[in-house]
Amino acid sequence: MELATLYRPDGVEQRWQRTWEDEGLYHAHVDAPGETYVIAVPPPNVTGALHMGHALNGSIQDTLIRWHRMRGLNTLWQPGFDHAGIATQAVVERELRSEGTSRLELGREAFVERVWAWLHEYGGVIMSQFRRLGCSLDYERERFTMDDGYVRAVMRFFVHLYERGWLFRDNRIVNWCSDCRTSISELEVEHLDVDDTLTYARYPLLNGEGSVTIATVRPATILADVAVAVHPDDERYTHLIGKDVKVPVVNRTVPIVADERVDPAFGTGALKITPGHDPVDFEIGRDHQLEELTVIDLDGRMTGDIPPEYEGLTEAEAAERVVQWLKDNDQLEKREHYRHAVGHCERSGTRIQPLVSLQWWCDMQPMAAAAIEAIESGRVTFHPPVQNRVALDWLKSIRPWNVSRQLWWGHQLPIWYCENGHVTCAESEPQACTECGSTRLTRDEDVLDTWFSSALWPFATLGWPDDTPELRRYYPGDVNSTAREIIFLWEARMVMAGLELMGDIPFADVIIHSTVLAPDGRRMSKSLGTGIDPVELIEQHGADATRYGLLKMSSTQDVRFSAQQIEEGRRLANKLWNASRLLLLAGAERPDARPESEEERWILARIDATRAELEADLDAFDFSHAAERLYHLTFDDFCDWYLEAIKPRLDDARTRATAFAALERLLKLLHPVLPHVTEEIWSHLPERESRLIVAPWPEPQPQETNGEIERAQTAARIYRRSGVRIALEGDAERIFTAVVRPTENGVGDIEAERARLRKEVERSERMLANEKFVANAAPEVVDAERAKLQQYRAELDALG
RNA sequence: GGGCGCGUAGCUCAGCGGGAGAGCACUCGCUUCACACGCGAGGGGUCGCUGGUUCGAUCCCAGCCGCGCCCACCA
Repeated sequence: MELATLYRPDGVEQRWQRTWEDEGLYHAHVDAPGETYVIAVPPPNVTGALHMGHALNGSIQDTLIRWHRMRGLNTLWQPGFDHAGIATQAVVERELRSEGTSRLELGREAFVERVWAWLHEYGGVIMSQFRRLGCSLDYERERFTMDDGYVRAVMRFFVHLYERGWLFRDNRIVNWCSDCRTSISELEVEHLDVDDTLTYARYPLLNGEGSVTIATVRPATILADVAVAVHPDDERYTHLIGKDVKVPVVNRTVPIVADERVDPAFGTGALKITPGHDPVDFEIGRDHQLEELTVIDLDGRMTGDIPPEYEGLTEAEAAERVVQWLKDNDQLEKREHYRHAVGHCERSGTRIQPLVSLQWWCDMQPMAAAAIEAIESGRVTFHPPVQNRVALDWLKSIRPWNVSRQLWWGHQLPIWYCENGHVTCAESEPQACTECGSTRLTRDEDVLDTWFSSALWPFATLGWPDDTPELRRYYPGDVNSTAREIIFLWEARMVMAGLELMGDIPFADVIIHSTVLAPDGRRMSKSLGTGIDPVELIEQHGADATRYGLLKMSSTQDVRFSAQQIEEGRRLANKLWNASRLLLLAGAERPDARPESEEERWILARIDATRAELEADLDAFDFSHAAERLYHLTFDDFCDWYLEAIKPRLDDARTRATAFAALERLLKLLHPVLPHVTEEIWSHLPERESRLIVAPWPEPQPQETNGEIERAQTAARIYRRSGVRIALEGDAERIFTAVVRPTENGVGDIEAERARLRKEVERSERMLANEKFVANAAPEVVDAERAKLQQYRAELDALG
């Protein structure tokens, strides 16, 4: 038998990945019997490549999927892509720019065609990277949020919401990104601290009795001021409420109004009101019926009803000019440094321009109420549990969602306008306006927020809105696993959409996994140069080692990447490989779990105990402890103790038969985490009935009830710690001897062990002599302490 | 500004009310016929600081010091 002493995953892994897929073992059969187990993969951006988050999440999901598949469940892991509106459009636009053209030059239709062409050539590489990680996704079922069926689902959802009366069109303040040239939702805005200058400007009272000073960080917006607001209880200003002031530069006469949203403690306590360019001002403006003037256009240039010398300036240039004007006219009180948080587009990093714009919005409150109920009742549970509250807090303060985007790549709104200003909403192009019958209809130019379609992922991928066998069989699913930043963008919205359209939750459990940070604790990012490519890890150490390492690192909080954990996985795979070599080189034997010797009973019991613990870990989504458990089972129990014990008797066929039975079970337990090396070893075992990937998960074994194994284990622990043997008899003694192989001269330092035990006895006696302890501590704690004391005394006696 | 979380061995992290743990790194010894990606032995920690609750605190509470994240309309 040619088995190299060093396990080399490269080549082996790819071979099994092809085999599993070619043999259809990843495929979920909708007609097959059994309970179902379903996970829909978070659809990666179609233009994206595998990063550490994907790799961790892929490892988590595949571990669960493989485990349940082995348990015999009808298991579906649904793959697919997200069209990622803004990101994808940006990639193609960049390419057009480098060719000296633009999407505007191409026109909408040609541009969209161009995106498709780009995707066919370069898109979707990440799915082959998932394959390389060993992810057993049902690749035949790959879906895309832009394929025909999915588009129908999106249209149906939109029309449904429209008919519910939850969609409306309105001029409101939006977060405008002048780089992406679209509005974005508040979830796509990140607040960054920025060094700014606070400008204090005097607005003269119309009656000539002095002035009011306001403070602003955006002097250019003075040109769009329509009022000055003060707090109604602010005694410095109450006498001025209702009076008029003159706005600098534009010389507009505007009123002083009272509003409780003004903070008297900030600046001068007087706030200039610019409804066209500030969210708070917008609300105040609406309540006071103020005009909404716009002086900055979609490109960030000055526009509108402004002095001609400002036309076309950038905001910064205009600000400079305004400040100069204030200085020249003695209305500049002071300027001071000011650091504060400012919204930026998380995609482009551009400072957000708040501006009033006509957009489609969705009132989320009705759907949020249903989602809140689902989470509060425990029908949907987040892990770790602290995330339940995070999700609930957001849902309970939910605001209307700006769903329209000023892009071309995406799902165009199913909204048509007639020349009379009527709106028709329909899944496909209507013949005529539903209100006036006009046939001169124009479709809304905008597309939907990418996350609008993502919300449908758990059921649109199964064929909704059609009534398909898949939809009936695989909805609702079981688990969804994702990163923290996706909780609001995606998880909450899937729950809302599932309840609204399917009448049921999309999954019962949501795993929020760690963010893997760079080794120095910073975020992994391309621009910082802190990113680590998981594909390189796979090439270097193997997919198994990478999966193991990532799971071992994972936690309920953020973790720093450490290569040590990956190397630990590699060592585990190598150890397992060599342990298997030992048995295979001794002679393959048909596995037979009829233990004759004590060490055989012992290892089978150990494996079964680990099986139970491992199941508990996986049920609790505790992948780190699951990995650790597998490591110790393999290294300590199977290799160091069991194999060393039976090594001298490997020429005996019965010994080997039981060893292969133990190895078989060990491989099964390891397979969900280390699928490749286990399947490779499995293929060398005699008389395989199936691939390991679909082999049945080990059944619980009958419990050893007489405690011999446990007693032997305790003795072994003491022996290994101190080199001291405690007295045993019968089977316990035989198991101990077989497993530990105590050496004749390895008696250890008996005096030291005695001293240690005496100290323990003293400590224990002191505790039990303490009346308050015996009176106040829980009875079982006191009993346990008494048992310990007895144990220590027995051990001490055993030493003579 | 509000909320959440974290500071445990040199490193990455478990443990979270009754004897300080793992892996790596380090030291020493092993070219033992599965594996030197190995085997055996060992050193190393006032569990961030200060108080409090408790018979007992790494674990609970408060404050402080450091670090991180999320939310947020003080211009």
